[in-house]
Amino acid sequence: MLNLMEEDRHMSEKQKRIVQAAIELFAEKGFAGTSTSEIAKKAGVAEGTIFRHYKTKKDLLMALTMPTLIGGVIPFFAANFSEEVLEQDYPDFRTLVQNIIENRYEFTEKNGKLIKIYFLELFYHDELRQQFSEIFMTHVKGKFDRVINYYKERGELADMPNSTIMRALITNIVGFLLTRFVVMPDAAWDDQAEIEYTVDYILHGLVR
Amino acid sequence: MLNLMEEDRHMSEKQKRIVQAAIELFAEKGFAGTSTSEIAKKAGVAEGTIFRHYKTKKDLLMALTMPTLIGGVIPFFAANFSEEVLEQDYPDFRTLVQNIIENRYEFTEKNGKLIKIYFLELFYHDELRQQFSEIFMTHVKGKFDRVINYYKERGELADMPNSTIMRALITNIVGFLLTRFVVMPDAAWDDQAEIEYTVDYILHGLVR
Amino acid sequence: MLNLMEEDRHMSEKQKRIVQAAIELFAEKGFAGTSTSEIAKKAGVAEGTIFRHYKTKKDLLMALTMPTLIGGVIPFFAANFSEEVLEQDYPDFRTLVQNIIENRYEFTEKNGKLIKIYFLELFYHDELRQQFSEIFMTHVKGKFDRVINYYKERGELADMPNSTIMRALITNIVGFLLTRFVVMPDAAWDDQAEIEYTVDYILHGLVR
Amino acid sequence: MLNLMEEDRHMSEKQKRIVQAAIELFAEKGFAGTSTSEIAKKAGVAEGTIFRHYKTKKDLLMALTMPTLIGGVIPFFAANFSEEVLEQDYPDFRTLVQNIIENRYEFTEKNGKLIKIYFLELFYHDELRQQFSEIFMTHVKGKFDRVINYYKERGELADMPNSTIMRALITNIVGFLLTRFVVMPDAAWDDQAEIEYTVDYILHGLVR
DNA sequence: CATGAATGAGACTTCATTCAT
DNA sequence: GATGAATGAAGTCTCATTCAT
Repeated sequence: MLNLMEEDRHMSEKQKRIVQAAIELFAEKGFAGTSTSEIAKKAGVAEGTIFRHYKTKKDLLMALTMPTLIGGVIPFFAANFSEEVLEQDYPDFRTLVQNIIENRYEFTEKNGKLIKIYFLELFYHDELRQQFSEIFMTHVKGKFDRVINYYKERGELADMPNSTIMRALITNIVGFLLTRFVVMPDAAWDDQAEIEYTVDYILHGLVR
Repeated sequence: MLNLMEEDRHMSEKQKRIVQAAIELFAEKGFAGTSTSEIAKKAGVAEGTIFRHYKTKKDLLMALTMPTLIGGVIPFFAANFSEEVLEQDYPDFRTLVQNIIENRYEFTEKNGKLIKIYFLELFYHDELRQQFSEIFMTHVKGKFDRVINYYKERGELADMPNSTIMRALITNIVGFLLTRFVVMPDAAWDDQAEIEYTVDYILHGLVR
Repeated sequence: MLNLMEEDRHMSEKQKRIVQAAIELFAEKGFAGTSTSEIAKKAGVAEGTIFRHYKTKKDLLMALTMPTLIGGVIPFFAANFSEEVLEQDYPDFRTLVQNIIENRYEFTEKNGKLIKIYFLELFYHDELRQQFSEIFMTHVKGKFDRVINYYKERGELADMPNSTIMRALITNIVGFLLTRFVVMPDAAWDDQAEIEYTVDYILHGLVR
Repeated sequence: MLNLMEEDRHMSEKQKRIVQAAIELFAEKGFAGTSTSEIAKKAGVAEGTIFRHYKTKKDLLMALTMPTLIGGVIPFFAANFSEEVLEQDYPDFRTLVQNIIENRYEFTEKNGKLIKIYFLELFYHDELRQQFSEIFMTHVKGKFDRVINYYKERGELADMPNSTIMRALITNIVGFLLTRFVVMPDAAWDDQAEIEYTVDYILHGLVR
């Protein structure tokens, strides 16, 4: 689940270097702001080599970001949100939220640059957005709903629309991870405490 | 405060059209993904005309985004966070949060595209980030701290580090506005209710 | 004779500033390497103003260089090479050469930049070259020949073709002045001595 | 020594055509007056191809002119001005001068355009001038001085400052070659005779 | 007379992509 | 598979010149 690049094994040494260089440059300067020649230079390969592996520059972007989506968004929900798992592993909502955050924390730590790339390109490419939307709707939304309903029925959740709750959850988790790994990656973070606080105010808000 | 372009008056008709075209295109395709010839065509001017007003394409970006920062971030805090205003206008923390959201809601509604541009380019340009950081530190951070301390002393806020509270507030407000105006601007929103819910869970969390 | 700009009097203040700026910039960066906007800025006038006085950039060049040719090359020969003047004022060839050098020295000192411009543009513009050639052939060559023949008949000159003698004279005079005012204008020159030496070796060569 | 382009061998066919086209156009219209698209068209390559070989237009200029300096100025002096060579090969000053002229004559004949380009751009680019100055001072000046002193001690040379003698020599040689190959390349020259005359008046002046 | 905004052609340069080696 | 020279379209920007004010 954590390794986005299952094809790593099928990749030649050079191809791996291309992918790595592309990730670093796209994350730093954006897709449109990065030239294939830069990628080639950083990867230490000839310009032509890139196009031997990826027909176009955009193909390269897709080859990077698709697994980020597929491997980052779906698996977690797929694996964890069956009713049995909920009852067994997540006795209450807090445990669930905590688990999501910690799990996504690791994922983001490992794939920060890819996530940054994916997140930002989402704003520019309709196709990415549609793709994302589709995956979200078919693979995530339903499960999410079921989970929220599950805890609602148990009386744990406030009486808000599911969509609002979902947005709140996603906003706060993404917001935390983005701040942690993209906006201020170099600050001195006490991660364990910060996660604790974050879970806290997601559950109980800022007011006492 | 809401009008980012105070210089509008000093702008020629063509210059205004250039600015408008640039805002639309940068918002849609990103700075790096937009060409000056596209801007010129959309604005209905000769390409050279752009460079008569802005020495470089980047200058144009800066001319757009600077006021977004200056006019969008500072004024609110400057105007609203003096001690007298707090006591007089914000009897409790909820009123304050509600006011911030509503106020920034209007601002975002009016300047959505500019904010999108600014927000996204922040990830790519060190200079923008530094600029932002500086403004934030000198004009916002201190006031924010004072406000948080003010309500902490009154026993309204949870016992978390100021920085965490600040991050939570900003994350949720930005997250809400981004979702509302950038990510899903076309969805059917019941804005009044959604604001209410957002304030609610910022204050009291998702759990009951 | 020395004042190339007889029209100075008919020139408006701004026009004079344009001319002066053009001279300085053309001399420094060449005609093709100088833009009209640079000239306008240096002259402190609007770009359009230049074209009010000179239909094209090239017209401006011509307006500068023509008088340099007309006022620099012809007058000297015209005024000094009549037979009577020769007998009366130039008892021997040395006096003549010395006088030419000293006279052109002053002229070059006053009009160094214009001469540099003219000299260099000669290499690029056929028209200038033709013009020069024509003037030289009609106004100078004949007189020069007469002078050389005059001193040849008096047995003062070596038995070389007139063209060779002419070339030698021009080469050395131009070479001296170019070195003095264009190539090394900032060196510490003992001008009087250097002129003396130059005349010396033009007449008697380097060998003893 | 005569072949400025030792790298010719390392050059692709297209690169050679670029260089050749550039030389011809720069010589005809000057560096600033020549566009890269002209060069490309004349060379029969795509414009982009030029920039694959030379990062900037100026780089192209430098790539042409540097070897002209290095290969044109230094080698002659380096090879010919050791004391032994002087005694052995140049029994008197005339032989030396004659040899220099003839040698540089061949060089100029072969590289006339490059020399024209280099000579003229010297007037516009500080860097070229500095470069030239440095090379001249470190590689040429000293040797020249030694040679002049050598013949002075043998009583062959007039009692003038070395710098004056040097200037006289250079002026006359350059003046001759420039007239011959740049100013009037199409005139009917009796080269052998003209060289003879030139050596003559350099040594003995124009007067008898 | 003077201005300076506006122009569009064309400058230099970069780009993604192709293809012969 | 890998290379890198070559391409031409497209990019950013500058230019000489015009013209309404």
